[in-house]
Amino acid sequence: MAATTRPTRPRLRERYDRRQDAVVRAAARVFAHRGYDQTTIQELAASIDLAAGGIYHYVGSKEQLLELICDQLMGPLLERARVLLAEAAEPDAQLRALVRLWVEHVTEHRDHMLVFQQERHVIERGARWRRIREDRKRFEQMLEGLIAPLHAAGRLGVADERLALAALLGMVNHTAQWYRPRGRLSPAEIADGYVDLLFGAPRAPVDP
Amino acid sequence: MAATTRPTRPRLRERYDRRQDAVVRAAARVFAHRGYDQTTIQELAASIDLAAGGIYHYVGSKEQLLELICDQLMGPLLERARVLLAEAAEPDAQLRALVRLWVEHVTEHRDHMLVFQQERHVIERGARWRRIREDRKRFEQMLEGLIAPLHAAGRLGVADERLALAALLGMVNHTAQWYRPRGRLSPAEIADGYVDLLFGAPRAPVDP
DNA sequence: CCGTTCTTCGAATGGCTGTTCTGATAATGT
DNA sequence: ACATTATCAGAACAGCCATTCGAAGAACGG
Repeated sequence: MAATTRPTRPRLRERYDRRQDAVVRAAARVFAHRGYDQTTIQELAASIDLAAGGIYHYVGSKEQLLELICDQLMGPLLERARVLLAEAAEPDAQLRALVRLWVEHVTEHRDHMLVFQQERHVIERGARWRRIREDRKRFEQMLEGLIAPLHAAGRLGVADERLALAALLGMVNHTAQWYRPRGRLSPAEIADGYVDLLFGAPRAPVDP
Repeated sequence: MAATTRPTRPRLRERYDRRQDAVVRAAARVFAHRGYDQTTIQELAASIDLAAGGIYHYVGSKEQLLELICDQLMGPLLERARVLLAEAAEPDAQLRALVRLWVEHVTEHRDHMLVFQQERHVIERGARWRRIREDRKRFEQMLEGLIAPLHAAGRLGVADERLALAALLGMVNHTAQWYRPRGRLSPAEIADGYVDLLFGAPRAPVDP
């Protein structure tokens, strides 16, 4: 139960926070590649030029590390999404904007996403992870809120509203597993592609 | 390197095979819930009324258990898919049938799927898993082979062919994470929903 | 420059868990 | 019923790894 005491002096606290962020980010990278359980604290520490014990100055436990990774992932996403939804706009435009934001976030936090998905069985159970589950829930509700009116207006390419949501979640989350930074498609193009699918955008006519 | 010697006597071999299958299936169930690394062989053994050591009569190692889970998942899927593709039919009908088959398989092997996804980082690297990676590759190529002509005919709801494939993979694989046996939608309905999205099926007109 | 607060190392520890091994019991086929 | 093969429990082992701790060195504030 190491308290990982934070510095009080302003100069040092700043450094400490930056360092902690780096530790968490490094953890995300290593966990994504080697897996959470199979990564030893020693490996992790080595990857950031620390001795094993040094990690515990910034983090209370390995499990808390996982928690911080989830926070680094969900916190900014929810924040950005809230800002976007606060602006007034048509649901279809907002949905497109939100999916763009989302895909950009996923591609910028691939490691975090991969860890988040791999450790689903941990996050899904236990009181400790309630907050993170709620974050995810809130985000899904934002999507739901945009999809509902579109469904009511018959604008979706699929009959079932909830299936549309599930499909969207699947497409975007899966992006973390194939996206590569210098790939053919930009995150925005990918996002637009997903939204096009959702809208059942009628493609070019079939007959010559 | 326990050889997990199989019985030679026919009566016993049959029982052995059935038992091994049960062990693997039980492993899939427990791994899906508790996670591969966090599940001890003892827990697993207990869940099937065996002592820890007894497992090793049927399986050489914990890692091989993972391998067998992947085989139980991919083997039948590829087999069924091959049969389906052998029949002559239009690409759109075949794609629809293949996605149905696939979604049914995913929903019937939810645990296997969840383990497969959770342990992605293991399966992705190392010579030992090459065969399994190839199986997955082959399946994706089947999908690709059906999507290509549809894309050429302008039948897809999205401009990019590869994005369509990625989207489909994401949707279907994600199904394992929310599907519940007595849910509102049947696997076939879910599959049709996905295909509708892919085809950008024009929904009911917007205006009243 | 001093006292104080941070940071980091390196070693020790304590528990856990995959795997092996042995012997006993049960099933088989003849 | 007998010889042989299968099945399995239970204990023991061996290695690993998260975490703790104390001391040494570095950075700060005045």
